[in-house]
Amino acid sequence: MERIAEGEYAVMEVLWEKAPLTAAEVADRVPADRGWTLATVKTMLSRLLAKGVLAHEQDGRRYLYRPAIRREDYVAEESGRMIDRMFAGRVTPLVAHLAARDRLTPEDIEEIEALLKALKS
Amino acid sequence: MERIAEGEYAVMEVLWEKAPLTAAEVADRVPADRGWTLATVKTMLSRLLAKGVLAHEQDGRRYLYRPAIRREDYVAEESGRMIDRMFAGRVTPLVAHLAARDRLTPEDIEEIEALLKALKS
DNA sequence: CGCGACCGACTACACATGTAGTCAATAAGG
DNA sequence: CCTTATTGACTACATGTGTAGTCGGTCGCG
Repeated sequence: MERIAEGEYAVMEVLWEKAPLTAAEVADRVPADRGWTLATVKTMLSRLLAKGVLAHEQDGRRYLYRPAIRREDYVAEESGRMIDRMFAGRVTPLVAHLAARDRLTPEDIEEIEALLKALKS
Repeated sequence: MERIAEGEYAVMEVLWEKAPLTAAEVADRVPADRGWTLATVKTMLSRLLAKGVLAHEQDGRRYLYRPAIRREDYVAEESGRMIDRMFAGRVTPLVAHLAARDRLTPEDIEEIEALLKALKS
């Protein structure tokens, strides 16, 4: 699967949230703090089309864009890549790391324990 | 902290493993499948120096390079960034995702449960 | 039917990154 | 001492990315 750059990812998020959308609609929904003009969003859309991670259908004179890959699949690939790189492909060190870094609240711990218990049954 | 590109990261790994090292020594230790020449490694080293994530000390006519940031800190930042982006900053969905994607073996589950139990006490 | 708003295509440009070559200086070895 | 191997500095260049402008065509409104 093609890599999706950080900025492009913001556009994908919009379309994973709701699709199909026109370019203008996507621009409206991109987080305001990006400060992008419509032109910038259009560039992103073309590039994502070229990468094959977006699809488009003609709607009169415009395009309607929609994701061509599932968010779930992309996230799987990307998070897997990070785990391979930084945690040698092992998940436990990642969890240990998160715990040590206080990214795990007591509630998280409860939730994860429940999740794991469910997994075992 | 400055971002470290994918290729540059490979150089950092070498120096986190052992430091200080000369450029030639780093080149020797970079995973062979990168297929990098010494020149390429030197470019990486300069860029990492410029980014401030490496430090160097003079050793005669050469430099000895060593990390200026801790691997732990970098990994914390990078993994945090990913969790923020893809899992809205929540850890539980990440673990759920890993579970659903079969990245969790039964042994992982055992280990993580033990880890969490230890955390609670 | 004519004009203005809007659309995608194309162009632009700076900076990052992967990948490597050149070169002047110098240390080391004979 | 003189040659040679080595070193960091600098240069090079293609591709990716962030950010945006221009332009020819066309749809809708009056």
